[in-house]
Amino acid sequence: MAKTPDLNPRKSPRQARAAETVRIILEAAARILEARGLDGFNTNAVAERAGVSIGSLYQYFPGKDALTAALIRADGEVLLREMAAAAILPQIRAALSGMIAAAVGHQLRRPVLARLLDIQENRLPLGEAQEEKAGELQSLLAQVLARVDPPAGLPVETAAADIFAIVRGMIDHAGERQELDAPALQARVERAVFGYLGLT
Amino acid sequence: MAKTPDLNPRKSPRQARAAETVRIILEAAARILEARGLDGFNTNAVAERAGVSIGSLYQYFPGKDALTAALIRADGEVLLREMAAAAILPQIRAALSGMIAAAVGHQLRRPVLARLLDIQENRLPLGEAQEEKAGELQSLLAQVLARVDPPAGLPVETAAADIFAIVRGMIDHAGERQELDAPALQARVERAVFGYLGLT
Amino acid sequence: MAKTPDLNPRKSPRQARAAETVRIILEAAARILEARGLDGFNTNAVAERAGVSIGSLYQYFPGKDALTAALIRADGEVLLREMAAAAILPQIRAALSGMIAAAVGHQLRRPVLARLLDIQENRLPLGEAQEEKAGELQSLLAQVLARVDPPAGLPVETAAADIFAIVRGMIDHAGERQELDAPALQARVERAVFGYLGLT
Amino acid sequence: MAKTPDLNPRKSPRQARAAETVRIILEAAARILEARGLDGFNTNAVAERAGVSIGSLYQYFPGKDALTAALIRADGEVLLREMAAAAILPQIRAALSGMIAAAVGHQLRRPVLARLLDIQENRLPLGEAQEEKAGELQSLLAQVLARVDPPAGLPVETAAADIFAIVRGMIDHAGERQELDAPALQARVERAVFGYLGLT
DNA sequence: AATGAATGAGCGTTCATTCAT
DNA sequence: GATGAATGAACGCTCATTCAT
Repeated sequence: MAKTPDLNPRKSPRQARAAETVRIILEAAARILEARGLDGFNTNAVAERAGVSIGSLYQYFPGKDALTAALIRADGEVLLREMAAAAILPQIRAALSGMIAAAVGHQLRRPVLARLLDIQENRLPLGEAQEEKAGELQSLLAQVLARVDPPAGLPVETAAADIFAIVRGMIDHAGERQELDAPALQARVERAVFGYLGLT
Repeated sequence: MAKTPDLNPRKSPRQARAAETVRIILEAAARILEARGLDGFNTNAVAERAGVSIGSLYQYFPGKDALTAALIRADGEVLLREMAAAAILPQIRAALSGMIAAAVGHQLRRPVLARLLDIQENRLPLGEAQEEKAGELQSLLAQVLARVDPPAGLPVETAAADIFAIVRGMIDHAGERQELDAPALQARVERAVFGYLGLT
Repeated sequence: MAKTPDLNPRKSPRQARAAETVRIILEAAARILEARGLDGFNTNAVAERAGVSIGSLYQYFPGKDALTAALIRADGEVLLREMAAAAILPQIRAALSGMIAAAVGHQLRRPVLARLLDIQENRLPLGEAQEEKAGELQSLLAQVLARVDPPAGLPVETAAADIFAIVRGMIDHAGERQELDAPALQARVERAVFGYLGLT
Repeated sequence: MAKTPDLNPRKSPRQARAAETVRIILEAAARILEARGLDGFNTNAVAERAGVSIGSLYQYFPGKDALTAALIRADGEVLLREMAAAAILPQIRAALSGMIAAAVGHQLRRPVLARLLDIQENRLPLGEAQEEKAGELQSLLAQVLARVDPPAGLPVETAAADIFAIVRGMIDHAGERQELDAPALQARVERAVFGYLGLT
């Protein structure tokens, strides 16, 4: 039985200086992940890159995985906000397009990072808060799908899960190939999603 | 700059016994990956699981990554063979369905392993042989797509790449959720692929 | 050669509030030692337990060992006072019994703490003040022993040292076994001491 | 809840060279403990002193505490053997004297080490094997005590425990004071034990 | 060829201590 | 004085890899 690591931040910074340190550490962690991959992602490298002592890193994060978890959480929040903004559009196609655009834009902003965080998301026990966030995303999409006519002929949850899988698959693949043309990618993802849903 | 590791098997075993040893080591590596994930995947564990000394392992493989590379290559060959068999079917839909079935079946046989190897495939410089194999796969699919009427309106290479991404995304996601119902998954993947291609 | 640490309190607090803070810190240190043992005894934990910043702790104590030393000194003073009170009893047996009772009572009050401080006492260079206190204890006992008739046939200093060793050995052992019955322990220690002295 | 460390040796050396390495490591551990105390006792120091890489140390011992545990076990076996040899003497006083001599001799051979191991023995969860060994020691002594006439008026187990405590207390105290005169110490310990038992 | 003992660079983490605010 | 953010030396430990037997 692998002991589950503590993934929650260690203490909330009370002073402004401390909050700034936390931000610097997280940004350094992201950059290390992007530049050196999972293999080169270690706490000493992050601290050095952040221009901070290793001790400071451990003041705010109880371990290496907590760093990754914090990145994932922050990333998820951004995406969730952008998706939610799109989901409220009245027209169904516009809502779906907007959500896809959010996902595509999010991915193309930092493709390597996004892909690595996706991988880690499966490995880490991120706890209720993150599950809830994932649930909200699914639920946002499910609400939009419920309005589709004709209905997909599948449970909306299943459809939502599949669409996520499709979008993530295409997006990650684009990231791997260093594809940077957002509009073209967007068009093809829409084609796949609308095709899946039978929306001609 | 990290020096690129040697990923080729150390020697082609001439004797039957040696070939058998290689097979045993690879199977042990696969099982360790499945059971303990990337974190628990280390050469000592593989050797022990294979019932072979660590020294022997290094006689056949020049390093840890070479083990992973060998797994990826073997895996790819199986998939390529199965895809090729489906690709020659005369009917386009049957050919596509067959290829999807090959991919789905391949994934569901060892879902965890397949997913981990996918991840590693991006990290390792697998060399020409593997690139060629990937190329063959793409080309197999492209040939089938070229026969689609009406044509997709996209370069067949792009379409082929997208379809791979869609299938892999859905399949990996299913693996993550431990979905085991192959026919249901198959149906949904077909829906996505045919939808993407505009085949109603 | 390890540099000898400063074990003296940093400043004699002039204000009442400061003296109170010192007391709180020491009590926190004692509780941490009892609850978490030597391994869990660290300055940050003590400060937190005391409800004081780590910086404040270092205002009153120059280092970790100084904390331990202060505990040892305070403990020793209490014991010395109680022993001295017993030593002046006119009857020899009553005096010895009283001193044993003081030691037993002292130990059973906080058995874990007492044992850990004993161990630390050997490790730390506590300086003249503490040596003098130990000397006073020995001398108290020696004075009583000098009145024993028939004499033990041993130098009173040796006898005093042995009796301390016997009492501490039995008492620590009782602490280890979580023996809490003071009267029974007292009786057995008396038996050992009187037996050693040939007092039937 | 502190996780209980693994205290058992990691693998039994199959080759003669390995067995020798284990012995060298243990002797180095003992010397480091003696020379630098608990504070200076760390795995890197032990490995260096043993002239062995840190990796080799961890091939045979799963952690720092396992080293200490091995020392305690080996030490205990020696003592048990010597005590058992004395316990079979027909005359009671001779048996007791012999057992005391074994304890005194054992302690004076490596006084500092013996004392530190005593301390650690209380801290480590040494498992059944060691408990059994301690039980055998107690039982050896209890058997001898059962033959004492007049009986001590105490349960033999209690008497045995007390005698252990007395002997250990006196012996450790002698060690702390660097007392090296075995016969004199022996005589005083006998005086205490026989006095406790009422054997004039 | 096979074994497994040995190596050591490298990483995660702790905690006593300092010092700017 | 008091605070708590920051520091970094020091450890515990792993695991890919080598090499004597």
